[in-house]
Amino acid sequence: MSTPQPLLILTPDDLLAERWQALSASPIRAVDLGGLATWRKAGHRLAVIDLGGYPPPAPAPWTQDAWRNNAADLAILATSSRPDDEEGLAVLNAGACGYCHSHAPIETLRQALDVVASGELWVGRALLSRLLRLVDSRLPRAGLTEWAHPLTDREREVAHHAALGESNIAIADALGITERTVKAHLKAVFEKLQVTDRLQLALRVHGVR
Amino acid sequence: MSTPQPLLILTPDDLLAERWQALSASPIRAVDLGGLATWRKAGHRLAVIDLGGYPPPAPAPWTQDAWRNNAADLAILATSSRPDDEEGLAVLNAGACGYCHSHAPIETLRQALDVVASGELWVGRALLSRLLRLVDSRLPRAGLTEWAHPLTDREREVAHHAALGESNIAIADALGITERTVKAHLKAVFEKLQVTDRLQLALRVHGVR
DNA sequence: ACGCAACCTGTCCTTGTGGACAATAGCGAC
DNA sequence: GTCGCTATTGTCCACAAGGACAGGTTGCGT
Repeated sequence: MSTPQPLLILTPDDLLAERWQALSASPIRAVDLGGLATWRKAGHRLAVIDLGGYPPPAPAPWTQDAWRNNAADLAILATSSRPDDEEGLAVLNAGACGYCHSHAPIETLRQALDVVASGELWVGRALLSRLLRLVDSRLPRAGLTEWAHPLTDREREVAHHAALGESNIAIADALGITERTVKAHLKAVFEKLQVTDRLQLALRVHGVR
Repeated sequence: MSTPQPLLILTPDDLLAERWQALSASPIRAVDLGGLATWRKAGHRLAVIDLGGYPPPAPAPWTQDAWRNNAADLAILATSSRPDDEEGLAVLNAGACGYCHSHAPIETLRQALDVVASGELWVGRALLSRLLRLVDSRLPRAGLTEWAHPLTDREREVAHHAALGESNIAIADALGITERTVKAHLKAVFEKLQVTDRLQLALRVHGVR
């Protein structure tokens, strides 16, 4: 079975394009990034893009305006004929929803497409395990829980709840204390973490920026 | 269609087990990690494990011998009723092939199972985007913008500013409009994204939970 | 015994936020 | 030309949040 959604196939490589026809019941072919805009305006959102088909001197596709302006609304599966971890990170950070080998088995591609079509991200085993290793070794837990260090146990609990968007009353009920007490703890948390409100706290806790 | 492969369902939660029956044509239920060894010895390799069903005082499942001795040969999809980035990293590093919400839609679970069954890894959008951020901290705002879909251009701008913790006045100044207008846009954003306030918006935008 | 830190609670007050009513103007589609 | 969407701005109001004063009780180390 192939994806029922219309699919934009973007590659200058005719052989690749032919192979990928099988991925969707209604595939459309384009050869340059300009096709992205019209695809989005037509109300579609699924696209598979071959990154490896362009000569090296050309700027990386994901840095071009045509990509940046449309990646937000599209579910893009980027592929490369010579996958590279750095490239993978770059395209994913640029808004792609998946990254895999251009000549991966058609079944694998289909699965990857299903995943990105459903709104999730698809990252190959190699890149993903490298990500895990990087996070596990280079920051063995530093960046993730660094915020909790200066806090007391209770403050940590309150901060965690607040960072998930719960109201003071909700937190109070959850912890079996008064709203006033929650406020007291939060005041201490804001002070210690040098933030002004619960939204900044949430950003800090969840490692944004 | 459900996975043709036999599936080991490992949870003390009866309701969960019943829900998960639909994931495989031949599911087998077990309630503790001891089931992993016999499952592997029987030549099977697919298992879904609920991490959240055990009381907190118990040692984490992935630290127990039954897990460590069998994870290498099995394709394990770990689930939690309260997913947590720390926990996710821990189980993936312990050899699990996937991590997602215990009560995720059955289609999502099925997809995750398909992916791990095929030898790949499955990591949810929230955790994965955070991994990407951690590894490549220099990304300014890229990526993961599925949330922007139903929004107009202006709403997107306002939402983006709000998700970074800016006040309505600050957003108004930044965009050269009135605070009232910012409110109007935000009202539409909240409506379209089905959130109640700017903190929930921030969590959505930054891929938390 | 004393200090101190963690934890808990109380009352005011100011401000930001979000919702409930509005209205006006532009611009593309039918 | 009308319909609908977008962008813009207005006022009024209820409420949560956070700061500014308070206070209180534990328990632990010196």
